[in-house]
Amino acid sequence: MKDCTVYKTLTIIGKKWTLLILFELDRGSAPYKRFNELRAALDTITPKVLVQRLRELEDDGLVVRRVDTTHIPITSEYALTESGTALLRVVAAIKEWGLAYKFDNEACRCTSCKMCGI
Amino acid sequence: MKDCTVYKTLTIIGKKWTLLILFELDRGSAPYKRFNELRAALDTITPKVLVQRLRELEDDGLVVRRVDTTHIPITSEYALTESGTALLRVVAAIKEWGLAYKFDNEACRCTSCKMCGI
DNA sequence: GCCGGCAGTTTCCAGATGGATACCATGAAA
DNA sequence: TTTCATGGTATCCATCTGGAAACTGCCGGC
Repeated sequence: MKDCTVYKTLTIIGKKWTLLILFELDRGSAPYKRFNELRAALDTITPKVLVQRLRELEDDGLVVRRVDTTHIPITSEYALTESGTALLRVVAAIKEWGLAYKFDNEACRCTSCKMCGI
Repeated sequence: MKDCTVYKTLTIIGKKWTLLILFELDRGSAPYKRFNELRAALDTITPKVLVQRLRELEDDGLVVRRVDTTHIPITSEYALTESGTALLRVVAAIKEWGLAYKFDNEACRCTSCKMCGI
């Protein structure tokens, strides 16, 4: 079962904060976001969990990290890959199911919801 | 965040055994499956977890339970609702993403994989 | 020489989760 | 009367997760 595509995918997106991080990276026009930028946007996330998720997403090819050493202080920047962008489109299908069959939550129909606004 | 459609949906399908139970209910032609039938098919699941998941799925409207009191011993039977069937179609989108971008696992392309064979 | 910002790291802790195992009530069959 | 099958319960326990809070190294500015 641990070799299963669906199982592995759910293991990725099912973890707390993962989708919120992906949405945050998708937001706005600038593709790259800095570590503390994400940290501030996600408000109550702890740096431990943020760095944990970012490393996992990097390992899974959903996010790329680049380090800017030309300016001081050195900054880390993160962006979605094509794979990560594609996953957000899949999440839209999940949302559609939820709205159609279960949670008729108006707050989630608009784009202001951090999690559903895709 | 706990009111979020995507979050709630992932909370449902992200739990261990949930999707396997849904797939098992979808398998074959008979819509209703008995408790011990599911238990045997899922092999290593414990009755505690199986009943836990079934109650959750019932509460979420993905599964219906009917009790047959006309025969002895009394049997409980479970079946997918329309909502549950629709969710399995969403899982297919997750699988497609996994196969396209990440896990090119041949075992998951065929229908023999319990988790991916939908 | 101290302070502050960046990007983390480290340690410890509490709660949730699932697994193992044993147990239970019912009623028919042997 | 014991045994069996069904559909669960009840208890205990190890593990896994994420949160809290403090700390680190680097360097530039004041």
